[in-house]
Amino acid sequence: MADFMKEGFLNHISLDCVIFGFHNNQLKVLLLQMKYSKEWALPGGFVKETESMEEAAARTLEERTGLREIFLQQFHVFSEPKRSKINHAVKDLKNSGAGPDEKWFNQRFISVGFYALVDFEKATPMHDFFSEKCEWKALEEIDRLMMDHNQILDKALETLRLQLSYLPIGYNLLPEKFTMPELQKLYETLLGRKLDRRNFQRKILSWKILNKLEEQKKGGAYKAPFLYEFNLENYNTALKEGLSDPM
Amino acid sequence: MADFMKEGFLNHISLDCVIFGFHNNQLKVLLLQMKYSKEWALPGGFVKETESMEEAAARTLEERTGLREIFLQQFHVFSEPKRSKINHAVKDLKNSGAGPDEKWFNQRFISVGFYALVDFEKATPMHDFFSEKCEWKALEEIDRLMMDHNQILDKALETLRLQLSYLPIGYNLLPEKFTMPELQKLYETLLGRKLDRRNFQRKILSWKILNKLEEQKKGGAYKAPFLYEFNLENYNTALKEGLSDPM
DNA sequence: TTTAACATGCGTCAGTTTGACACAATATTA
DNA sequence: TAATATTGTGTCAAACTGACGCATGTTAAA
Repeated sequence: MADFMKEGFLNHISLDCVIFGFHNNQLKVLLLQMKYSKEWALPGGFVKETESMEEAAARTLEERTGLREIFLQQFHVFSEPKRSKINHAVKDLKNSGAGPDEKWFNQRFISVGFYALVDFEKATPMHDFFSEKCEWKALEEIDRLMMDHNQILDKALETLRLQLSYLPIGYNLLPEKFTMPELQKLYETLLGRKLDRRNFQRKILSWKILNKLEEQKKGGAYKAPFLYEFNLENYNTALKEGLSDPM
Repeated sequence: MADFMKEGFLNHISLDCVIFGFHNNQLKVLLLQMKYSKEWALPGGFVKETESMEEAAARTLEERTGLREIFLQQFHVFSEPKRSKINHAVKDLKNSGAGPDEKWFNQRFISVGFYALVDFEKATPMHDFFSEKCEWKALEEIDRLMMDHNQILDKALETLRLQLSYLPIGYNLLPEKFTMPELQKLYETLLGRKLDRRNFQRKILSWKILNKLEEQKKGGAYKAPFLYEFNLENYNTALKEGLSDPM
């Protein structure tokens, strides 16, 4: 019998979702607090035999937020053997009494990272069986996460920033109607630096993914900014074909 | 006992490597021909419990080519449930007598795709236990591959093309010393379109990843082009930090 | 040996994009 | 009503891009 078929050779697959939301000009991430270890963790899950990873991730996202049809993308596989050694999630699983199968817990876990961009207002955080809380956390207030989830979060952000240059971003993150300053704040938050207001507007508009609406946003202070909505047709085209050609 | 812990819930992980080489102005891929089904397939493998996926991929690459320390990157997870249903690899495994464990073969396989760029001249193709041939195939002559390996190859190319715009490419693909036309042919092949000779040179040189050497390449026809080598220091910096800023 | 053919090295130029900034318009607050 | 803060729109020079010209070096044909 070949090595890789032995019982001890089993590698279990899980997935972790980095669910981004945007609120009060802050980028937030949906986190769970584990029942027993009290550690904070990214929402995760397992794949059913009849599902693709993408379907499993979408299911996980829906179970934690109630949201469907969201931009959700795999970005990296995390497979360091050590990542599941000091596995507090395993402790939580054990303590939960969900399954006392010692053998199963001793397996090694390889996790596929997904990230999603959702509308903060529309999401309804719901914790799962292993956790007792589900909350939005601003990036700055996130400290130590369970296992290698800090790394996973970092990699998600890094990927998102890269994609920012060739994919349209914002459709699921912002409300239906939004202002140019709001969109700019989103980009600034994601990139981690200030952008020139006028150059930003010129660039975004050149992508033709926005529809300009009537003047509104009268509630705010000072001059009322115009409202925009995404032009879904062009937006989706840009998602498929990218915003600019390489080289 | 939770669903995902049941025996039937096992998802097995494998990896597939898309190993690119460049020869005679053609992009080539290293393929294996299976012993029993005679189908052509990407080199693949399994992960040991003590390895990361990256280490397993590097091991697979070395076993098929003899090469180490090569640019090797994961690019996508392939997890459609159907992908392992009509699994000729499984037939091959069965027929090989490697392990008649029916249960194991009935598992579902999720595969992590890696791609590598290697020097055609330095690689020594070696087939594995399940295959009888290991050969370089030009992209054009690749027809039907095993399972979803056509998809995997397509996705690898797509990823490579995207990376072309923000990562330096060529170090492991070309010999130590090469000419500007050779580098351009590589880019043209990867992008699938012609580039202007003079503009290409201007762009590449602006990246500062090349060292210009003495005039040589006297063997060829017509005017002798200059030889270049990669400036490894700048090359590696560019690999980490990218060639241009997003937005 | 001469000449035509061909690929390379190096340069030009106009159109476009980018980054930095000015100024008027509009809404709130004092 | 004036001061203040924020948005809408425009300008301009520098940098970048795409398209192309011409001289040079090497081979192959005349």
